[in-house]
Amino acid sequence: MFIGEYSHSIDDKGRLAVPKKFQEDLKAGLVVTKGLDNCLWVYTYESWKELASKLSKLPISSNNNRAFSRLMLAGAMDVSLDKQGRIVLPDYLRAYAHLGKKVVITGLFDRLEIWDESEWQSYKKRTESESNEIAEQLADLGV
Amino acid sequence: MFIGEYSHSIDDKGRLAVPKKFQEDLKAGLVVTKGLDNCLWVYTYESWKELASKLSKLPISSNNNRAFSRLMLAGAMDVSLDKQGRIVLPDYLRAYAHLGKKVVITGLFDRLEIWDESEWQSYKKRTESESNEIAEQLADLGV
DNA sequence: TATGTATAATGGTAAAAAGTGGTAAAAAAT
DNA sequence: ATTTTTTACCACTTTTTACCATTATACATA
Repeated sequence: MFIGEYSHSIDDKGRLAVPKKFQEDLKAGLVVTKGLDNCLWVYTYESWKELASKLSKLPISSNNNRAFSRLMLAGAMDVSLDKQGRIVLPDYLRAYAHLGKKVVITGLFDRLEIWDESEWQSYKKRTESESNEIAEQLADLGV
Repeated sequence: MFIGEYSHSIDDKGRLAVPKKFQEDLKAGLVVTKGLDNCLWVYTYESWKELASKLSKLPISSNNNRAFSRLMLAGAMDVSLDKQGRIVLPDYLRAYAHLGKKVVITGLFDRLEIWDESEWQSYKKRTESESNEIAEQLADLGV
């Protein structure tokens, strides 16, 4: 289970250290892809296969389905941890998420997200102010 | 079962001693999350996992679901007691709850809350004076 | 109220994690 | 086949975190 928020930085060679707590679950391989809200999504190789299979079963007739599938599937890249627990992100993914040097890695149960630090801060500010309303919706779900 | 109200302090290294009475139930691991009313909520690792698993199953396609998951999952942090029964709170959680040096830890049956001391005092003053009205409303719930 | 005991707070030190840079091997381009 | 570029590895520095020992405080009991 991935949870929490970690501030790390991308060095001059494009390397990003994965938080130590997450490395164990990712060392069998991981997939990075374009996520929603201008961040990157990171899945274990295993959970990626599940997700991709779901996407591939969506009716191909819908514009939305095709667009979303292309975003997630074509945008994906499989990477692996080096011996120091780091990954290298391809340029097109860094560009997609506007990643500068400082990034935030977040854990969302079965995936990670990689955010440019300033984008994460502003997203967080926006949603925290709405947290009470959001929480009420959750109450309806019985959580 | 967690019960009572304790005043503790966060030292210069960001450490917070957990009340001795609570340590036994928490030594298998605990999760600190952003609570409502500007305090932090603390659950045992096990009980948190159930909640988190529900959240992770919400459709990722909805803006609200993503926002909520990020608040609750990325906003959480799994920590463990050190050999002296203390925890270290990450900066983003201390900032969220405006925690200064003096904090109050309260037990609420299945969770703890961590409050900045002065916020706790003013919250308490406010709600104690309104307690009768609040109780009236609860009556409707069969309490 | 005094005294012993358990719990909290403090601070120095060692270990681990993250960040940095050089170099060799592999891949790609000419 | 040779050069250039990219990638992975290794060694090192800095920063953060965990551990241990000690001191202070609160609490309970006599």
